[in-house]
Order: sequence, then structure tokens, then C-alpha cells
Amino acid sequence: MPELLGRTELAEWPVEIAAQRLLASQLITPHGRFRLIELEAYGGSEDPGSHAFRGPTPRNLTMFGPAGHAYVYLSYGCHWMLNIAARPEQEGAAILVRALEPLESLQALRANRPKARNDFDLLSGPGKITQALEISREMDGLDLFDPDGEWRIEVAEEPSAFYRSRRVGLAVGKGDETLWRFISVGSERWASRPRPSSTATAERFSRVGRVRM
DNA sequence: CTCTAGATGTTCT
DNA sequence: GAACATCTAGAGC
Repeated sequence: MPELLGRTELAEWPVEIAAQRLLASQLITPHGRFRLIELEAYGGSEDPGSHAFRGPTPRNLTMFGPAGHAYVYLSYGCHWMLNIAARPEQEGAAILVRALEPLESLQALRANRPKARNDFDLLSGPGKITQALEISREMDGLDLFDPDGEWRIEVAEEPSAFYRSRRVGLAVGKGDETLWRFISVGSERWASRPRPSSTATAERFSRVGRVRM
């Protein structure tokens, strides 16, 4: 019996396992369909890299809300980040969406990212995704597991094989050694840097088979 | 290709 | 004041 991840599993499984299982799922948007191919897990009382580490604030409140809702926050005062709240309410965890692989034409997205040099530069980073798809704080709290939602996630029926690495952008000693960044095998071209396909950084990545609970 | 500076809201010291 | 889940342009190799 295949274990399909749903809102209940998102709330009950460890956030890093839920992130692994979400890989290759589809994000449905008004701009088209995309595959979630790079995700990072954050949360739990022992993760100093997580916004939830020091408890709720006005910014991170949706991390402590129901699993499956969007947590959207402003990073470095410049870029919106799209996350999926995980774990039970009050516990504080989320999965950061770092890269998407398109399942249809990217033509319409180019106007939102005029500086992009090619298609691989449109969705290969958390800030790029929110620019391309016009995501901002207005989306914070939106239920991404509502089957009738204009924005929603359709979970992959089968788990994806994946690479794992350290999370990007964390300071030394603030969770930088935790291997909670996951990238779908076969979608390396669409991932953010550093990519597992780069020979210079290949040793930072370990390849892992499919994981299921 | 790699490296660096600068943009700047939220949170913490 | 300083740090921070980032991106871009520009410099240099």
C-alpha cells in the first residue's frame, strides 16, 4: 500500500521526512504547474536554523499554525520566501521551497524576471520563485492542501530518489551542518546553486534512495 | 568560472 | 547596532 503524504502526515512525520516525501509533488498555480524539486526542512526545538527556534513572532506565526498552509516571509528585506507549514499546530516547522521544475511553458514568467539569462534562471532559487510567480505576504496562511484551491499541492504518488546536503545560507553553528536540503535525482538542472551536477561541489552531496515512512 | 558589495524588513542584543 | 533561509551586477581570474 503506497503511503501518500497528506495534511495528517505533514503534521505527524518529522519535518525532514515530510520534505523528502514531498519531492516531485506538483505545485498548481495561476501561472502553471511546477514540480517541487528542491526543498529544505526547518523546525523543531533543536534546530537553530529555524525561525521557530525562538518561538512565535508576528512574522513566523503561520509556522505555528496548521500543517499544509503557506508560510511566506521577507528575507534580507528584499525577497519573499515560500514555505509549507509542517508539524502539529503550536510546534513550529516549515519546508522551504527552493527550486521548481516547470511542467509547461515558461514564456509567461519571463516578464516577471526580466534579468533571467535562460529558463534555468527563472525558478532556481527561493527568491526567484516568488518573483516569477508573484508571491508575497498576501499568500501567507493560504491552505495549499485544499483540493479546490487556486494554489495547491498535488502530492506525488511515488517518493522521489534524492540528493541531500547542508542547507544554504546558514551561519556556522546555526544549523549549517544539518543535512536537511533535498534535491530530486534527475532534476539537477533546475536546482539552485550549489547543484549536485557541478563537479566542483559534488562531494558535498550524498545520493539517497527513496524514503517512505 | 568565483568572489564581493549593496539593497533592506524583522528580530534580537 | 548587527544578523539574517537572497539576488544581482560588476570585478577579476
